[in-house]
Amino acid sequence: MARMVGIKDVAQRAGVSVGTVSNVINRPGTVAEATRERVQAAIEELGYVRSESARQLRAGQSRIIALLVLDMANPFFVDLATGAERAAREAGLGVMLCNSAQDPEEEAEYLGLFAEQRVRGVLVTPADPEGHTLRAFARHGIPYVFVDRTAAGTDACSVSVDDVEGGALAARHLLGAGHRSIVYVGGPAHLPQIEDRRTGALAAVAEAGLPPDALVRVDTERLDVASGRDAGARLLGMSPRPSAVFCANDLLALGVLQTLFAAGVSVPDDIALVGYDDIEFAAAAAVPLTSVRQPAQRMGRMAAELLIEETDGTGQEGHAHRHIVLRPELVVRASSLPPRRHP
Amino acid sequence: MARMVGIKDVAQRAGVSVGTVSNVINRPGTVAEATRERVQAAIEELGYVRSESARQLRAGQSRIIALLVLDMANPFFVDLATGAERAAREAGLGVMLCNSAQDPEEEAEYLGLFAEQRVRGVLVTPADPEGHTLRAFARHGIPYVFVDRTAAGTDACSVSVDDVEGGALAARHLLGAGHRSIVYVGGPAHLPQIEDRRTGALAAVAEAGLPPDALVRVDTERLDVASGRDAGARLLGMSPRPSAVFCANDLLALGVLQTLFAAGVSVPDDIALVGYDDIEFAAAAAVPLTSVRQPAQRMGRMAAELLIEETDGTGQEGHAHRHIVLRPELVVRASSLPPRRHP
DNA sequence: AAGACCGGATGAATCGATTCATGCGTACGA
DNA sequence: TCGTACGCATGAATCGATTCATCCGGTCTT
Repeated sequence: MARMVGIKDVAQRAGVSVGTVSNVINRPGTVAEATRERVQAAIEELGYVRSESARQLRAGQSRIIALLVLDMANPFFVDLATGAERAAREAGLGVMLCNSAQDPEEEAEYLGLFAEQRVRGVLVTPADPEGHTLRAFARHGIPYVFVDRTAAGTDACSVSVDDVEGGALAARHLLGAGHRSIVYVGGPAHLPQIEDRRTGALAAVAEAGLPPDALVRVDTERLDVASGRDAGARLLGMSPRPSAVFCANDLLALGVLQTLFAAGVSVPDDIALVGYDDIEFAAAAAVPLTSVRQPAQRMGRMAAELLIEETDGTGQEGHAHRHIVLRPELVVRASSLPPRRHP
Repeated sequence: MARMVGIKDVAQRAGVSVGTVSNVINRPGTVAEATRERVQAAIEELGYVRSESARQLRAGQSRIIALLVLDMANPFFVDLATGAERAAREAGLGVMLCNSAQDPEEEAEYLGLFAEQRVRGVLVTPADPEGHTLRAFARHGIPYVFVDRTAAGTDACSVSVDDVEGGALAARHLLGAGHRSIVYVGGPAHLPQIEDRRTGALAAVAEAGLPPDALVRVDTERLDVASGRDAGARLLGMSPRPSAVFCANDLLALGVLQTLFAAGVSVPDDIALVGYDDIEFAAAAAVPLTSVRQPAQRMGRMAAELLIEETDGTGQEGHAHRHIVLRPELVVRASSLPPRRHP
């Protein structure tokens, strides 16, 4: 690999000083036309690309923001990332996308990496239930924003969706269709998202005048399709067999659906099924899935915008942390059509 | 944000020179026990994190490799990324994951970013059919490896899956089940993956003693579920209605499946359907999808390993470019069970 | 006793881009 | 004509970590 051409090479080639080359790049207005063109030509000819690390070293911070999500295999987070990336792009920032896979250790490792990189800021869906890693990270002075997780009381902004409300929407829908008992499939329980959705469902159950145990809990290890299949098998073993199932997540719901289908149990005729997130595959399932839609892309975008606002440095500490809570929306599809409509 | 603590602060605190601090971090063996502990203590107390940009500036290259994929919303590429990331992690390297969304302009933009970052190397699934952007990128001297795309004749390594073979597997399967004509759904046509799969299917058709026009082509704009739905609608309008459909991609197949289902067309009884990639959602579809499995994770891993081998710098240009071609594998599921088994 | 050697620590030079005080030349107003 | 202002270019200082030639004090060799 030939030695990288630097700003000095360009300067020499164009017969100017390095300062002038820098000006051509960063403040073209301050350079005389002729000089500017000469320098531009030199840049082209040499194929000069400025070194981001040098630039960064001087500036003290980088031009990228980090996004640390719980599960990249979940299209919900991919959507979220897309929104964040767009907003960042508009602000001239890059996004470093990372996957903690719900592992606090991975999370800590990535946060360390971000600190070394002196990233402009971090968007994070925390995996560590205790919040140790983030608290340790905070001392570096790098701002961060919680995504898909409220952070009231924390020294940070947050953008989340009202999971309690979402859980209530799903449960109300099922109860409204005549079901007297609902199974809630989700886990691990230490994730607030999972707990909140359950809380919402519980509230809906109470509203309907039913006892709390009308909401039966089936815990899962993870939030993926495989866990869903596993949960589906457990559902089949229950007696009496449930008539309504609410999954904390569409991946789980798809897994459940698959198991039920394989066992010849009809959805929605035998069991009504509701998921959460409304990922694209929910609609594409052959029994299209009723789901609670979260504005994932918007959430990503807003989180990035909050972070950018916090870090743009124009105002001196004129930043007050905000906690934005978006509203979920129920999308009804075939998987939960009321049993009484059975042909 | 308090001023970042640097190596100098640590040195002062520990009462040693900066060189010694650096040695503690990078070559602990060369530092006396007592000194080392003193320095470590200072590091802890001050919360020192070394600046990657300074390190990088000195080193001339960074410790991250970039991965530029065609579509992050496609689980296939997420799998691929997972494999690459693991391999990189083992080598102490980070991965910067980016999505060109099949847009040559985005691709060019990202490659520019990578050059500025002085990335260690790039794994790329090219979007630009002409290859201009990559050729322009090559002059920076940053090594790159093609993934999911063979690069024979190029000055780079590549890891790919034999798409011709994959196409043939799918088509042979359908022909073997008695179908005399197959619709191939895919696009855009300038993607070699798409063309190769078609070529393979064509070969299988020829093997079966059928004329080339036994393979009917339905072009799509993109490779996502929405395009699949669109293609499904077109399939329904064809007469005679096809009995076998081979999609260039599982996302397309899921879209097709959805449309057929909504129209009351049974899969596989009325139409047999085969996808490609064997993403997790293929198995999870309520009519589990027959698909051609690609070892996505392994491909990502091997590509990263090739890149690391090329860049580890131990051997002086002892590197010969290699082109690895993996074999696809047909996974038969319900969506293509032979029509004669119709109950 | 002189020299060789060694573990250990030092600190100046270096990487490449940015920035800013400074210099030079020209034009304009007083 | 002098002073000032302005446009434009300069180049040295700076960011923080790494590296390497060098030094120091002590031990071993001959």
